[in-house]
Amino acid sequence: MRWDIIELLFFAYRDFVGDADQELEAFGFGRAHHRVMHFVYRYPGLKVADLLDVLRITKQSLGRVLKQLLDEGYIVQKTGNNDRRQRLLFATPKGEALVTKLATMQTKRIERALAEIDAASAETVRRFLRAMIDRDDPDKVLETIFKNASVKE
Amino acid sequence: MRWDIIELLFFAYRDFVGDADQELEAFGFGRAHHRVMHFVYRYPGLKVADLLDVLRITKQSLGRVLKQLLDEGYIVQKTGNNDRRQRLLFATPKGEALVTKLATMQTKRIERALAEIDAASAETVRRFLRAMIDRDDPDKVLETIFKNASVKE
DNA sequence: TAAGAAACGTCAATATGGCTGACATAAATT
DNA sequence: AATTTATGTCAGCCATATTGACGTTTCTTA
Repeated sequence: MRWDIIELLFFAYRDFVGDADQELEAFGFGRAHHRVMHFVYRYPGLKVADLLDVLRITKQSLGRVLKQLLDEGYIVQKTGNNDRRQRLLFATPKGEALVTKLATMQTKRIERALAEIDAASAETVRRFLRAMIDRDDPDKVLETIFKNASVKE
Repeated sequence: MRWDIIELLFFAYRDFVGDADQELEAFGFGRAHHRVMHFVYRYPGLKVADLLDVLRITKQSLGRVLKQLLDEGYIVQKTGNNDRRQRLLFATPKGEALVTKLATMQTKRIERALAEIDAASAETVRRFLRAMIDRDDPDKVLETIFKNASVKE
């Protein structure tokens, strides 16, 4: 049993997501809003259906959070060019500011951790994390991540 | 920005905890039950207060979940020897079986991922994950983990 | 062109797992 | 004897998730 890694993952992820919590509270948002904002900012023009695949939640759950972010001007929708049924999602400058603020905190933690291992080891960590992810039935975001990764390697 | 690691952590953790979900459902339990069972099994004689520190939830939230696990015979309480106010927690054979079943699935994923990097790199991953964890104000479980880690290194 | 499927939105009801505040008890400490 | 600590519990609230049903618009297909 890899009790060591099981528990290290638990604590590492707990503190990693904990970084954002305080800041989110100031905006009146929760972790659900963060996840949505993050992927919309990072993958502009994401469809609602893509977001559902990534977050693995139901349309109804996403609906509430997404509506808030739209109403408060963190995200905008644009009708798809090819398919006018689609609502493509984009972060506004306001939304972008929130995402980068949160990512800056998380990046600091990551850089601090990477500083404790040598430069070559950073790629080892990336390879390990990639190998932890299910590759069968990848969503659109994961496809992009795996594609880019193989280019760099 | 370390967008790469931020997202890899998200997906890796999503799939990592996802392993247990199906199995838990068969027992009528959720992730909260898993977390409690895991730490009680791994650190026998854990106090309720220690568990609250580790899980970072309130007494009331823990109470509900713990009561179920006690009622259904997955955990037993024993009065502390030195301090009779304490209720020390222990996993029963039934609880032990559940924890090891779930840990076996997660260990398979971890071993599969570690197989993609060389043996020396496993220690790199462990060092990275440890460095991602807050070290100020560590709880009893984290103290144990960090202490054991420094012995091995 | 008519029928069906797909993408999205929304209503209602429900469950889980968090939270705060208040209060109670037993046991240890001062 | 008074206070503090460890734990339990009641009541109520909130965020985020669920299922099932239904509606609209738009694209695809027979």
